[in-house]
Amino acid sequence: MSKCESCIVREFNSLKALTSEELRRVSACKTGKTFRKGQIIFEEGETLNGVYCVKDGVCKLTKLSENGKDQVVKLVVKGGLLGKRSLITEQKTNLSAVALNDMEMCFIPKSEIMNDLKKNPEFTMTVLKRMAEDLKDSDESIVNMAQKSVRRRMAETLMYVHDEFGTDDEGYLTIVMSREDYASIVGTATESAIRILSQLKKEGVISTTGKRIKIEDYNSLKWME
Amino acid sequence: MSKCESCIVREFNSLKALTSEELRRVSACKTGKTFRKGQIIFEEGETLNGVYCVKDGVCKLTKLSENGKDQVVKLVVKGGLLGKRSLITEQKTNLSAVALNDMEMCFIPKSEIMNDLKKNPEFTMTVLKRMAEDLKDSDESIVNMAQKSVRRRMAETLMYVHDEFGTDDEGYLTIVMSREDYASIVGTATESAIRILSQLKKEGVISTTGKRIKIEDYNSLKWME
DNA sequence: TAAAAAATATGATATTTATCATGTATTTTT
DNA sequence: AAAAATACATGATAAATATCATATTTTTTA
Repeated sequence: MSKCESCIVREFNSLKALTSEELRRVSACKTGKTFRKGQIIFEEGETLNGVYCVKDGVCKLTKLSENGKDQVVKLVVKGGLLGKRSLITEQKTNLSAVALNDMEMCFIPKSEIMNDLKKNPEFTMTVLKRMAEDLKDSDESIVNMAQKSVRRRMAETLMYVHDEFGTDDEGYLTIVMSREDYASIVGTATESAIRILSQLKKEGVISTTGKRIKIEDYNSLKWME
Repeated sequence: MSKCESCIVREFNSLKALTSEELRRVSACKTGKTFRKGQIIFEEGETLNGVYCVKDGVCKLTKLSENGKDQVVKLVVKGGLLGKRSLITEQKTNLSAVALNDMEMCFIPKSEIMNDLKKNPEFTMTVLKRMAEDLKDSDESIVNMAQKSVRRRMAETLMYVHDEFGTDDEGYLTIVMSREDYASIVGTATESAIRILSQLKKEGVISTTGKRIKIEDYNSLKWME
């Protein structure tokens, strides 16, 4: 397994604020884990005893609603850190994490990272900044959910997936998700999500091949009401 | 103006992690500010050069949606700290703050508090923990907005206001808000909010005197679908 | 590769919520 | 206290979205 010191992934997250000495220690105690598409990384209510650093692949963070439906709260790709919040509050995790495709991750035990958190103010500050950003994003999501139409939310989701995670060489969105996943990001019934994507296809805004989606007219999405 | 060292309000927020030496310094540079009901404390997009500590009164944190409507993201009472996020990220604030009744606050300049944030790890950790809690609350809000009916959200809002901010000696909710405010917490049209509250009144779940609301049957709210 | 399972598609309909209109009550101002 | 402004209330209707039913397509499994 590669060493943290020479791993570029850490540049994308808070671990970049660790000293090379600290990195060596983290590297020594981390364990590599792989997850297959659809596999559960952890579930709401579990006690996490460390954080996951995503080296490759994508996962969704979901929360179960009282109506029995999952709501996707966030998508996490390479560089993302999972389990920060429960590490800090020392509470059980409030979200579930499920792999959307095959994933490679590193697991860093709580004890090690907590030590760094207590002794390296720069690291703490970086984590704090990231958390503040997450909070801003969440606040934005609340407004979107409360004030925008399902169609508009779907448009924004497509743009988000496009901007954040990019496209393959054929122009299809890199992240491939089921319509059910889209529904649970947008916060709507699966049928409604399917219907809207079908409409967008008819309108020529997107095209699809199986589950794969290609954005044909980004501007239409942008101005969609 | 009273001194921070002898102010009990700080026990409710992250400032409790400051040393008495730090508290003295904060106390020396803070300024008292009062706001009248309806007054704007700060607006989305403003640059804040410090944080507000709420000594008395209540305010709402709102975000303007593209459709022109405000969405209430959070209510803040005695002990709350406003402006943490933009202090940490050094960005303009993403929310507006408006007083719901007359308020008394202390304003602590950025320079002072940033100093503490950098030098007192316990303080940083406390801020981090609070931010993690806020994030958890926000994630919960996203799910609520996405998956629950307007009626259910109204019920939860009433219970939240009851549990978090209490009732007066007659049993009315301490925080008095307009129906428009309720609508913008629940994320619905003002008429819909009014309609639902009227229904709840007819059903005997709540009673009202002017804008004041009294919860008559908490259990009905709890089990409301 | 055939069969089974899962995911997607779409019509019909019901339900929820928003919007518009208009009237009444309450609060604020003069 | 009267006038004006604001907030609340409610009916009628339109629009958005969910639900149920049932094909069809795609993917997975045997």
